[in-house]
Amino acid sequence: MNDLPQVATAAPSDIAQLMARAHALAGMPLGWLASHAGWITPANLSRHKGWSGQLIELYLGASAGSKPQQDFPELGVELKTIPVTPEGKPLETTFVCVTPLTGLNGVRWEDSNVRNKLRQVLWIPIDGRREVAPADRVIGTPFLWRPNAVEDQLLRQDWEEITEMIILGQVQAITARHGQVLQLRPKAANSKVLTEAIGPNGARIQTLPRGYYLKTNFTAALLQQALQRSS
DNA sequence: TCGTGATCATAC
DNA sequence: GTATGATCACGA
Repeated sequence: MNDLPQVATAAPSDIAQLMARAHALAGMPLGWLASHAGWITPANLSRHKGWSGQLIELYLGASAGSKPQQDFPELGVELKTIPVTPEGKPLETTFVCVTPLTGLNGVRWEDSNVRNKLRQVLWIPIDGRREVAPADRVIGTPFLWRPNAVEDQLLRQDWEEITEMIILGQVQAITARHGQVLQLRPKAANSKVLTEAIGPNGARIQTLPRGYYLKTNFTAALLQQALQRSS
């Protein structure tokens, strides 16, 4: 029923084509896709953390590179691979975006980077068990997600709470335990990297860059919903 | 065992 | 340093 996957030569023209490409990847091991594309599969991902995501981009026709927008801007779709167990439970949190730590006064949830990134996400589950070699990790069933009212409200609450703390100069007091479904954590090459933020006394300070991540309890619920819809 | 804080590769 | 793509790894 599915054609064999092919490396994309152009961006998908519509969502149906994007989903067809994504469905063609289901059941395929990463090693097959890599060799079919002329890529080498690393023995482990410790020094190749973004490898799986980039391989999927290649097959779906996402414009690779470091552009600060969605993977498929014409379609309004963001691509996310997510490492899972065979039961469909996520093994990692999901990075959303880095947040500015200054200039947030007056920014509303509706205009936030987080909401814009998460308006429409194509999730590609991939077996992420560390005991399985990357070459043998099989791609799962993709699904397109748009936050429903409840999900949007959960995200909004967390974003507003965290943003308020940043504005009030409390960024250094924020830990990954804040938020129900969204968390703020370091996002940098290492712990020495600095960016501008607001300090406790309102003065500008230098601190570690932070990014938003979706907690695994939240993505686990999305994956379970998708499983039920497909069964 | 697991989640938080830290880290890795690469383009510009 | 900031952006993209994420997973690692150790302390609780």
